[in-house]
Amino acid sequence: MNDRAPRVRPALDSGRRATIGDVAAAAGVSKATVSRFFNHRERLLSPDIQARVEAAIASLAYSPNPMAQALSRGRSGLIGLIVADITNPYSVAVLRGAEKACQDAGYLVMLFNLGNEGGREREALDALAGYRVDGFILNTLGSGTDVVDAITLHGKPAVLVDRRHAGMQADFVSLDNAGAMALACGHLLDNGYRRMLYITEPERDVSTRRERAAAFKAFCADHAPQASGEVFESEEGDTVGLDEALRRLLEPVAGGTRVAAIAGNAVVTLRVAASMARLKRSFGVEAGFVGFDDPEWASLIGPGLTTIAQPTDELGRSAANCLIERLQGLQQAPRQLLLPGVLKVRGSSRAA
Amino acid sequence: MNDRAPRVRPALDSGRRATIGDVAAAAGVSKATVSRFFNHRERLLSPDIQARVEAAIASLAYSPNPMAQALSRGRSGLIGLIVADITNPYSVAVLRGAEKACQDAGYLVMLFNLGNEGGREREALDALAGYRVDGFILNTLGSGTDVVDAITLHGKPAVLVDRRHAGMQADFVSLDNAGAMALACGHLLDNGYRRMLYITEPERDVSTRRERAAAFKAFCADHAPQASGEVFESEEGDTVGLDEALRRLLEPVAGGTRVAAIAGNAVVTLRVAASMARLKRSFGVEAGFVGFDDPEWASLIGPGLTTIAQPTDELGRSAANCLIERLQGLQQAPRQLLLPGVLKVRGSSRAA
DNA sequence: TTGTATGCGTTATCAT
DNA sequence: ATGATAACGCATACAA
Repeated sequence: MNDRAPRVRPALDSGRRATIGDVAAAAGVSKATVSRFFNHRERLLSPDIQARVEAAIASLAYSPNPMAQALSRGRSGLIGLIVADITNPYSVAVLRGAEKACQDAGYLVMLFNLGNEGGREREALDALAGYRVDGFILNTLGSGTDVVDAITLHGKPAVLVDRRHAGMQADFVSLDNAGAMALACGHLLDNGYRRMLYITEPERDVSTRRERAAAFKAFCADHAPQASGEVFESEEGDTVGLDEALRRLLEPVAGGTRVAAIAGNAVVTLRVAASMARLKRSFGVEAGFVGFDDPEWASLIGPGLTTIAQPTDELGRSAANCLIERLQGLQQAPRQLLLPGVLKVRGSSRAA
Repeated sequence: MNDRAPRVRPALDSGRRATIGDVAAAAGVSKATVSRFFNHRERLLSPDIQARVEAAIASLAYSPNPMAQALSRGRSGLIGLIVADITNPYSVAVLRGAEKACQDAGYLVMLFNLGNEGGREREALDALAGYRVDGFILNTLGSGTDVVDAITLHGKPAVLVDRRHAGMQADFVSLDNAGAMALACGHLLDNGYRRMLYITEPERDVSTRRERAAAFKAFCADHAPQASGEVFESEEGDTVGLDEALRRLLEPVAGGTRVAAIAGNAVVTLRVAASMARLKRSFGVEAGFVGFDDPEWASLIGPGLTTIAQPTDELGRSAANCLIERLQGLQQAPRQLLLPGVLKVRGSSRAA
C-alpha cells in the first residue's frame, strides 16, 4: 500500500523535457491514453480525447523518449553499422545510401568505425548490441569467426556488404566482382592490350579481393594464349616492390605486345598512379589502365583513368532494405544481391 | 586463444540477455550490490562478495544495458554528431578524429548526416536530442537561427566545427582561416605570382568561406600594388562561368605578370583542375595554384598541386575534447580554438 | 473507449 | 557493507 505522499513533479522548467505523464496531466487523461495516441491512434480513442491529447502534446512540445520506448518494447529502432574504415570513400558512399534508407524507414543508424583495426570487430558488435540495435549492417574486415560468433550470440539479423564471412548465415550485398572483372579485362583485350597485370591489396581474408583475383585469373585462362596475366600484391608502403612490378610490365617485348595494369580498388589506383609518376611513364601511351572504383579525381589524372564504377549508393540502400525486411519478419534463406559495375571509358585504356 | 566467451547462459531463455537481476540471483546478492560492483567498486563491497559477483558476471557474460542506464541516470553516454555532408572528405576526417576521442572517453557517437540539405538541421537536432545525447558536435550548414534555437531549447552543450553560427554561445574549433590564407598568398607572392584569383563556393552563410574570402581581400589590399586579386564564386555545375574566369586569368598581360589561382576547398580544387583540363592549360607552367585541403590525389594531378593541409584529425579530437570538458562540468565562456594550416609545396606553385 | 497496474534494466535513496 | 524499493519514461495486459 501507498502510505506516502505522491511525488510531486517539479514544474516543467526549461531544463526538463516533457514526459508522457506531463502530457497526461495537462490533457486530464491517463498515461496509457497518451501512449495510445501515438501507437494505436486510429483504432481506439474518441475524437474529443484525441483533440485534448493533441493539444497537450503541442503545448508541451512533447516527443516520446526513444530510450524508454526501447526498454519497454525490447527493440530500439536503431541499426548498427560497422565499417572497416570510414576513411575509405567506398565505405562512405555505401554508408550514405544505407543511412538514407534507414532514416526513410524510421530507423536511426549507429555508426562504429573500426579504423582498420580488425581486433576491434568484437568490441564494436558488443557495444552496438549493448544499445539493443535491432540489426547490423557489416562492412568489416572479416578475418576470424569472431564476428560470426558474436552475431549468432546476440541473435540479431545482419547483412554483409562487400565482405563475406565464411559460414555466416546472413544476407550479402556486393558488386558482381566476377562480372566486373570480366568487363574490365574484356575492354582491355578489345582495345588490343594482351598482357595484363592485376594489382591488388594483399588478399588477407577479404572476400572481394579474393574474388576479383580469381576472376582475373579465370579470364586470362579462358582467353589464353591471346591474353596473359599476372597478379601483384601491393603492400602499403612498399613503393619499391610496386615500382619494380610496373617496370617489368613496361619492359619492351618482342612483337610489341601492348600491356595494361588493373587496380583492385581506389587505394591501389592511387598507389599505381604515384608509381607511374615516379617512373615517369604514363598510362594511355606506354600502358593501358583500368581501376576498380570511380573516384571523382579519376578523370583528372593523366589522360583520365578508365574505371569500373560501383553503384555504391544502391549497394547501401539495398543492404539497408534487406535488413529492414528481416526486421519486419521476413523468413527466408540468406540472399545474395550482386549488382553490376559500370565501365567508365577514359584515356588510360584507349585503343592503339 | 581458444578461450572464447561462453555461448550458453544457463537458466536463461535462449534469446534473452542476462540482466542485473540474473547476476544478482546467480551471486546470491541483491541487484544493488551488483550495481555497486560497476559503479562504486572500490569504495564499498567486501572482497568475498566482490569475488562472487565477478564470477556471476563472467559466467553470464553480463554487461549493463546502456539504455536502462541512460533512463536511470538521465544521461546517455551518447554524443550527437551532425555533419553537413558525409561525402566531403574533410568532414569525414574530422569525424574520424572526433569519434576516436569520444570512444576513448567512453562515449559513443551518434551520427546524423544532413546530405547537404540545410532544412534537415532541425530534424537532426531533434532526433538526436530524442535519444538524450549528452552533447552535440556540429559541422552543419549554419544558415538560420534554427539551430541556435534548438540547441538552447534542448539545453545541451555543443561545439561547432568549421562553421560558426552567429549569436550562438558555444565552443568553436576551426582552421585559422586568416592565417592559412596569408600563408597561401604569401607563398605565391614569394614565388613571383602577383595577380591572384580566389575561387570559392558561393558564400551562402558558411563562415569559413566568408572568412577565407575576407582574408584574401585583406592580403591583396595589404600588399597592393605588388599583389592584386579577384574573387570568383563557382556554382556547382557552372562550368562555363568557371572556364571563362580562368581564361580571363590566363590572358597574357603587358609586363608578363605571373598569375595564380587559389581554390577555397577540395571540391573547388577538383572543379578548377577539370576546368584547366578543358582549357588545355596546366598549372605550374601557365599559372600558379594553391588549394585549401590536401586530398591524397593532390600530388598526382599535373605537376602536383600545392595545398594548405588542415590538421583534420586534431580538429576532430579537439572538438570532442572541448565538448567532453563541458560535459564534465567546465563552466567557462565559449572558447575559440584556431589551428594552423600546413603548406604543402608541390609543382603547381613553383617559382619562375 | 479509457484507466490501472505491472514490467523493461538500472541507479539511487533509503534503511538495516 | 548490504538489501529493499522507489524512480526513470514508456508500453501493454487486464479491468472497468
